[in-house]
Amino acid sequence: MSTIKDVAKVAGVSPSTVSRVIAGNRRISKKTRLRVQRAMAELNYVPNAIARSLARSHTRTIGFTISRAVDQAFSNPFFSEVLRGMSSVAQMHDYNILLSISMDPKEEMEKCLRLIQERRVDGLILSTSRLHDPLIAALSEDDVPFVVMGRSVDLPVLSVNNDNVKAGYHATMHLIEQGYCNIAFLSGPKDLVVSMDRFNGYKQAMSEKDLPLDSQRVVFTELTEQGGFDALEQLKEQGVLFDAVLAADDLLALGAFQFAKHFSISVPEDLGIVGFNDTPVMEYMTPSLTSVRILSYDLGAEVVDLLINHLENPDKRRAKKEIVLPSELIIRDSSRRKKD
Amino acid sequence: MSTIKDVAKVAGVSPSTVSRVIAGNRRISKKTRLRVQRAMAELNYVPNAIARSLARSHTRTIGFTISRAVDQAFSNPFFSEVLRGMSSVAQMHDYNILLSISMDPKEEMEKCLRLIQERRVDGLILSTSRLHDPLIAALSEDDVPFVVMGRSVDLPVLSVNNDNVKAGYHATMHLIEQGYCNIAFLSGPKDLVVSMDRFNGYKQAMSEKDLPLDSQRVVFTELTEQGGFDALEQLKEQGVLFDAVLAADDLLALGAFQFAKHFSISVPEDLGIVGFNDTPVMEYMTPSLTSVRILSYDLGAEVVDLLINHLENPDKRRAKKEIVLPSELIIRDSSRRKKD
DNA sequence: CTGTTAGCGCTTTCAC
DNA sequence: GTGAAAGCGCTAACAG
Repeated sequence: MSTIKDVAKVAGVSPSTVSRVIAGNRRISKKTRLRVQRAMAELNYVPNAIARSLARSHTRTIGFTISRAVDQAFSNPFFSEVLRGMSSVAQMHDYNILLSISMDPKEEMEKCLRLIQERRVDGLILSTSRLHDPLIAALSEDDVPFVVMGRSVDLPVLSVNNDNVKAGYHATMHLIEQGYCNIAFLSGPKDLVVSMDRFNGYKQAMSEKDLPLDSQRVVFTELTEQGGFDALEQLKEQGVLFDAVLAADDLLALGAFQFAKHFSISVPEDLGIVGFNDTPVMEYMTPSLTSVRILSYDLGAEVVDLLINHLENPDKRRAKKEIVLPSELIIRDSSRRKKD
Repeated sequence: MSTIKDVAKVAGVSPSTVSRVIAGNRRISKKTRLRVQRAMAELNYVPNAIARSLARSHTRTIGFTISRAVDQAFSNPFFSEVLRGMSSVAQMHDYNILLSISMDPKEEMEKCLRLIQERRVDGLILSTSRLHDPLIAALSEDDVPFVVMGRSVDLPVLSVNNDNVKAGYHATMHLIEQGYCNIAFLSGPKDLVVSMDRFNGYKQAMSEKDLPLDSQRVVFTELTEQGGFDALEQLKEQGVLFDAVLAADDLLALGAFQFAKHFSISVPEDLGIVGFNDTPVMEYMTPSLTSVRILSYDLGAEVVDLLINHLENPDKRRAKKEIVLPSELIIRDSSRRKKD
């Protein structure tokens, strides 16, 4: 593996000159530039990114963190798409992505802080935001460059999010229009911003249509199929009536499907179901699942675009920015009671 | 951000002494060790990983590469699980994971070589292996530490794989035992090792049961639901008969489901379907999908374990090793013709 | 046990 | 336009 010195020697110039042509420095004679480039080619020279990072004190890599317990969602294709989007624009800007998966928020915090303190990454992307998120607080405090996928309610931060409340609103409206009126809301943990946003959309639609907002029909549970099933079963046992469920995640919707199957309730006639994320396979269930489609790829793309922009323009760093991406309700059989 | 010199100054020792206590060097007096540790704590010191990497010439990060066009599979939860497994053991050994997603094999090769040449990673993990894989050839040639998820047919390399041929064999046997005899084999690209291995398992079972191996019933197509559908539709148009489909991927099996639905063929009565990967939701389809369960998490865990082991034991580097993980056929309704 | 001295490979003033 | 020299923060002989 040849170094910059080797190249310099072969080209008959000093290392600094080589460094300059690598950096694309303007004021360097065409002649020497050519000689240096020839030498680099000849030696098959590739600059050592680590040495470079040390000298320039940045790494051109960004950390992506997700904590699993919360994001059961990780097991769904949503994240793969996000990663693709991230990777694609990272590559355009010649950045790398370091992955950090944690089992819980505490571990996540430690790992993130460590990545930053060890200077392994220039900035971070957070995949989940909580209501009073300690990680966000810590990163803000320390002036770490980061952007959150989702949004922060407490602090002004860079973020890119989907229009969750609007989506929740439309999904609920759709159910109401289909003639459902006892709509249950099934959601993941209450402390996730995304849960609350979708919930707020739901509430908005309900009250707009003068439907009662019975807190008994609202349940925050674990983000799994089982969690969804159990929650609905419990409602049933408590004698709470509902003719539709808006699930804040497809996994939960799956639980609703199981619930319906188990108790021989027919979907969509006696139970309408709408999910979130539009997980690919859901299209092929019988009945097919109505779900809110998220632009996962774009979410990933935007989030790194924003971060890199922030990293490379230290000047306008104070301009906090929130990008909101549209989503789309994909109406399928699980909620189509009226034949049009 | 404080450096090792700052710590040295505060502790009243030389930088090398500090370096030694960081490294956990044995021969250092308890007294100075304590003083240094106190100083580190006081200054909130965290060693700069980049400087460290430069000095020691390794980074403690490993690159994971996947090329998307081939691995449509990426959009399924399989990879999320693999990532979790990888992440988990990487963390145990204090390694980081750099993600590299490419659109095609050519790009993948370039990115991998670059990561290595730039010395950003100590080693690589490949997620897909082809029959005559140029990437594997290049990495072997250059003596790059790497392990493949899957296996290499040409070159002796470190790898961890599932027992694909055994799995293909059992899945086929199962279909035969259920009374199907015209079993079609539906697979992804022919140049993937995984496709051929599963195919070989299929062939083995067919010949063992003296069933004709009609090449018309074997089709290699794109690894998508649509690919599966189209392939079967074409068979039908060509008048090729089949009463079961062994799909080398759940996505393909999904295509088979669609095919059955579209032509009103009843599953499993008139068409048995078996998939590969046991994608979580498949359990909830109607009928539920029989599928080969892969130990994705373990696959990820083993693969980085092997790589790290290799990286840290340069002595026994020549001992090429192939780890094979068991898989399990999860029998569900899509292939259960006989009621037991 | 601990300090001194060279680097690791590249960038970046500061001269000329 | 180009080179010399210092330095990024840490490690690793080599002494003592």
